[in-house]
Amino acid sequence: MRAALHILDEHGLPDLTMRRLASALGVQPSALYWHFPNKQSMLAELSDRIVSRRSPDRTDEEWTARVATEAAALRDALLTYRDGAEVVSSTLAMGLGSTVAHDRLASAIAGGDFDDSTVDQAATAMLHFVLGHVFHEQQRMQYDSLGARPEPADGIEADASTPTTEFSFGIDLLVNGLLFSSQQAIDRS
Amino acid sequence: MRAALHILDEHGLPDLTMRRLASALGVQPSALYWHFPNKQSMLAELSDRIVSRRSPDRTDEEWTARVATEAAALRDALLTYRDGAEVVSSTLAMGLGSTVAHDRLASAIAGGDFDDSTVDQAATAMLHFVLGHVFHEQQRMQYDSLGARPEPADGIEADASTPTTEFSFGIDLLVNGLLFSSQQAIDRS
DNA sequence: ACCTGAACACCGTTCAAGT
DNA sequence: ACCTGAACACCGTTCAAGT
Repeated sequence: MRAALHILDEHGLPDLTMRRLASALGVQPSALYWHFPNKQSMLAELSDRIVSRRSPDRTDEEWTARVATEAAALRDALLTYRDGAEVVSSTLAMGLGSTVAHDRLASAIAGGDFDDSTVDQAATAMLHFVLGHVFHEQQRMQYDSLGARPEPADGIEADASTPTTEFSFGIDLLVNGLLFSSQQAIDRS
Repeated sequence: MRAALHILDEHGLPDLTMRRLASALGVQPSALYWHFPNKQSMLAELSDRIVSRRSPDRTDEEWTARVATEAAALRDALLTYRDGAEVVSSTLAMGLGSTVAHDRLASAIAGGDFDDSTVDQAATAMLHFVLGHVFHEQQRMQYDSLGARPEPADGIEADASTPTTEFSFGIDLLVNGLLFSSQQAIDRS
């Protein structure tokens, strides 16, 4: 796992092959298949390690702030390793890997007193957004790092929106969506 | 493109190799490289075809309904071909492919009279959700089709939430988030 | 303009056999 | 329990050469 994370971070997911991992460990490729049934399950274990980095669990009084904190911690964890979002995203899509990312978001959202189905579906929607956002963000990072990056033209700072503010915008949108629903429920009562 | 779409739908993305596509066309693999610089650009063209299926553009009076319609049309387009969401998602992440999906969502959202930056970021967030959702949905489809699907136990219909209702829930959340913002703006004035 | 033939430098995975 | 050696059945891509 340590060797795999090193290859991932240093050379990216396309270079993280079973053969390359084996040679980094000074071992034949076939040796890995005593420890893992296949490459997917090796990536699933890697995915769990990336996602499990504990967040600084400040128990905020406001559930909305806790959701924002949890989402930001997840983003940070994904950003820790190159192609982290892609590894986690494809692992979860395959139905592999732990559900800890979803569960942490769900537990924060549950602070808003919604029914179980709402909590679950909101957490899923938020997880999709986070993975999609960071995947996109990391792709741009290595595109920029090797391509011609279009410098912000002229004297004007062209763009006030950074990846971080864009991320917060999306999370706020989802949280506000939940607030809107509960407020409407109150209005009707 | 026709042959590629056929392989994609019949055998899935992992089987859509340049060599296999070539042999389906009765041609050597190297022949494809006269038409495309590499596999990525071939997939990008495929992605554009999948996404460009025109939606029944009913010009709904309510912008919220138009957003829902546009999002559902995008989901339908992605569901038309096996692994459609994965093809489009990876293409867009690479910075390839057209921006038509984003643009259609943005144009629907713009009906709510938000500033350009809000429209753009909301469309991006929504696109991430749609791609993440359908990717997940399609992965479950082929997992179910070849694995042991856990039948809804007992006499009770265990689950009221279908992929379609889950999808609508997420879109509604994002739309309500936008409504919440504009309503707060009114409250302050 | 469009394609072939042959090669290069790789993959993931299996499995008998070794220690 | 853990690994080697050798093989199987593939990949994407390049490039001189053909028509």
